[in-house]
Amino acid sequence: MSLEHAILGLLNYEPMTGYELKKLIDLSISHFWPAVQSQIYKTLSRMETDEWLTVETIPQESRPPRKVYTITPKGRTELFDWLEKPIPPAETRVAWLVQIFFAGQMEDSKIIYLLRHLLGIQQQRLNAFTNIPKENRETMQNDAVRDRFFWMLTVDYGVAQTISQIQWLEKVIRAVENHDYRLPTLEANAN
Amino acid sequence: MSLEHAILGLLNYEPMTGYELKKLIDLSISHFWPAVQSQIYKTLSRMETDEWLTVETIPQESRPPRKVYTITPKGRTELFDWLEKPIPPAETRVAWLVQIFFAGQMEDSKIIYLLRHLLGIQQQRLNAFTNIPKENRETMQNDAVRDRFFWMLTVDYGVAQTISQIQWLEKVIRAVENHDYRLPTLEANAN
DNA sequence: AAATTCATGTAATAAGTTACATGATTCC
DNA sequence: GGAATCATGTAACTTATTACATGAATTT
Repeated sequence: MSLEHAILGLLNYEPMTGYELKKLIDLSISHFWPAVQSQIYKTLSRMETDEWLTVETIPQESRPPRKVYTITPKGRTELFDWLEKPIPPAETRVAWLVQIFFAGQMEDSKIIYLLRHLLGIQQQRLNAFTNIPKENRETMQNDAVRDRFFWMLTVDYGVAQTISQIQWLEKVIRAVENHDYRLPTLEANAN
Repeated sequence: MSLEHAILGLLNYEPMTGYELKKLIDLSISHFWPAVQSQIYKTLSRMETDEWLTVETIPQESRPPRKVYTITPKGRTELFDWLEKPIPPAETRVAWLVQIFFAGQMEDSKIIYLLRHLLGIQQQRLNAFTNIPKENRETMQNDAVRDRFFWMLTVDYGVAQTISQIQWLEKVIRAVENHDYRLPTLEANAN
């Protein structure tokens, strides 16, 4: 699992509640590791049991108490052990590639409809990425240049992958529109 | 879910057993939708309950009976409904990007070690992709040009994404080696 | 002699999603 | 008046993984 390590990493900046973690994850890590609220709360209580975190419960009037989680030395050890250990990149599941795989049985017009839809989504994604640097500059106050560099790298990666996808989709749409069913060659990709 | 639809698609070529499906998936769809054996068997029995498939059990001497699954008209309807409907691309979970996100807290040498490791894996992947066309020409006997075009497109996509990742990793390794922590600009990606 | 192929399945566990539940306060 | 914010949690369900189990026949 990686959500626990994402949480450890964030709590290593400063102690936080589950609610605050959720907001922070949505702005940053969610781009490559999304997490829903219920999952965060469940994971936090497991991590507390494992003694990676301690909790301080701060009562409030007319609201549930804030449960502020702090990383323990044990948690910090776990975090750095994990950070330094190479991970085999997980297999990605791409459902729309399953559609493409069987597209031979579909009409051209329907395939193009699917591809254009995907292209639109990727273009939107690319657009959304351009707004991230601003958001983060506002929300993440830590001024360490090095930290920020690596945060922005993850955005840069998303941008690079998205651009590559857009170019691929444009190429394929052109091919299908021209009824050009020659097999793509591997060489053609190395531009 | 998409494994069911992958199975429907394959059984729409010809009836098969779970064992044969597993082998075929490993050679083709597993690149973007991996499936372990137990998951395939479980899914098949659910699909039979849903009447997307029928089974014919063929006894064998000294071996478990072959259970040959055939797609039903209901299953075929489900397949084509699904194939034509745009799917919101699933969020991908990339654990190593979580590592990069927190890499600001690591030594350069350890970061470079991680990045080189990833680069090696992607280069191997790229290499493995070049062998797929041969494999498939042997195992998939269906000679429809159109079918093959779309099968190969999914490989082409993998190649394109992998090349893009390799280039990104090379760029980042260079930057970290030179202690060049200037923020990447979005514009630089549009080569 | 050992590994692989054929061929099925079950059980336990993990990780994540969706939906539900509560309820005051503050912003538009 | 309605939506968003703050703040916690539980329950049911889905999907997938890991590990176990059996056992003959064939290939290396």
